[in-house]
Amino acid sequence: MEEEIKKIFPNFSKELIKEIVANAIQQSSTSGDVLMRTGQYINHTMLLTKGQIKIYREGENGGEFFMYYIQPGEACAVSMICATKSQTSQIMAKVVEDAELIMVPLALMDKWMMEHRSWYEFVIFTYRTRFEEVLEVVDNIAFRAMDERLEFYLKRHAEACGCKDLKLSHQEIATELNTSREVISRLLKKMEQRGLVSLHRNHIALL
Amino acid sequence: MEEEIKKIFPNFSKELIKEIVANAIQQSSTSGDVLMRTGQYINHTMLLTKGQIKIYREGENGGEFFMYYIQPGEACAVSMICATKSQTSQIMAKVVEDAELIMVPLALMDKWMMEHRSWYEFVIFTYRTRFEEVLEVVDNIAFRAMDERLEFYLKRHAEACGCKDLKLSHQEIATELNTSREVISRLLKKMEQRGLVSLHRNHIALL
DNA sequence: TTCATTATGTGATAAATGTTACTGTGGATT
DNA sequence: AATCCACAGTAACATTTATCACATAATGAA
Repeated sequence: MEEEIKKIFPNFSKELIKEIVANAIQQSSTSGDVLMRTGQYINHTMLLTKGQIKIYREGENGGEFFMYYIQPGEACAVSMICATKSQTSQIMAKVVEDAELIMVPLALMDKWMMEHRSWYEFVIFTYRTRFEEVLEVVDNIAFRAMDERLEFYLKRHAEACGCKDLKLSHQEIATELNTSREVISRLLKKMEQRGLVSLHRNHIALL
Repeated sequence: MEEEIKKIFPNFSKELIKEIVANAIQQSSTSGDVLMRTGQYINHTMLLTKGQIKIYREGENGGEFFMYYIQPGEACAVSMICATKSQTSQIMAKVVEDAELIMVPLALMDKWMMEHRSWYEFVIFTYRTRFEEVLEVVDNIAFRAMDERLEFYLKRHAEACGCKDLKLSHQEIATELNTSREVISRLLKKMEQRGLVSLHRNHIALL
């Protein structure tokens, strides 16, 4: 475990890694697992070492609005922010690729801030990048129409998987952009006509 | 100055307040001043002691999407987040009521995190509440139609001024919600018919 | 007052998005 | 092969929002 952490979180100090090994819990989750629900109490900060997690904001009528990915080497900013005061989660986290997690009890999360410079910097960095990411989300929905938002959505998913073949159904995309399948079908068709993508069953290839 | 800070930031420790008095710069700004522009470098964290500031996300075509208010006793989360790495601002801050500010050089902002528990808690609290506020903004634009968003907008402005009489033109509201004046005029008319508001020139009264 | 300016109201129309309803297709199961 | 089912395509229509065009009203300046 120690070697793994060192590799995935290269900025963590030796002492911090020792503390993590001694105090944190490792957890495996399989694709589809929901790690955190809106309204649920948070008592751990989650660090991701393997797999992928998607973060959603839930609407009242069952909407699941996609906000951002968490990749190995990253942490869930919301779990950190809430952890400080043992707040309830404002978001929903779903595993989309079998994941390995390090769960840090919230009391330590706070304690380490004072004791480990590398932890402090990691937490602040996480806050900052997530805040900026959410601001970009605001941008998209505030200023852009659905066609542009769809393109942005596809681009982000391509970045996350590091490939140009996305295993997504139209319905999935529609749910995560809070619109309807028909709208997505139409817009994808237009993108295909513009030569940006090729469409297949459960699969969209970026060109 | 010392007494004022103690009153407005009651959780700050004595030592912290001393440090602030010794190191921070006070600044007055009048209504209409833009304190921070998108893309501008940040080298101070801003604490507000008097007045009101509105925070906007700017669109490419001159949109000014309203996100949240900063009240006395609060700080600009973005200025804190960026300050850590001397990043450029992702937002625009405009004074809407003559303001008194305490400007903390970014080097101290970071140093105090380790030295003053009350500063640390204030910063973390600021992060958390702003993050939650922005998530609520996402909610609104992702899940709600313009009529609901307008009601929410008016409610927040009533809370900010602590009264039910809002000095806003339809055009102003339209700009801050990134829509057109006509849409706002029509929706306000409907609200008036439902008995929720009464409309006047440059002035909307909530009922 | 008269004029100019800005704010507001409103109809007509266009465009984007949401909804309903139906068709077809590919793949899995039997 | 026959059946089932999730996924995708698309037409028709409703609704919401955006845009254009103008009318009217309130306010301050000359």
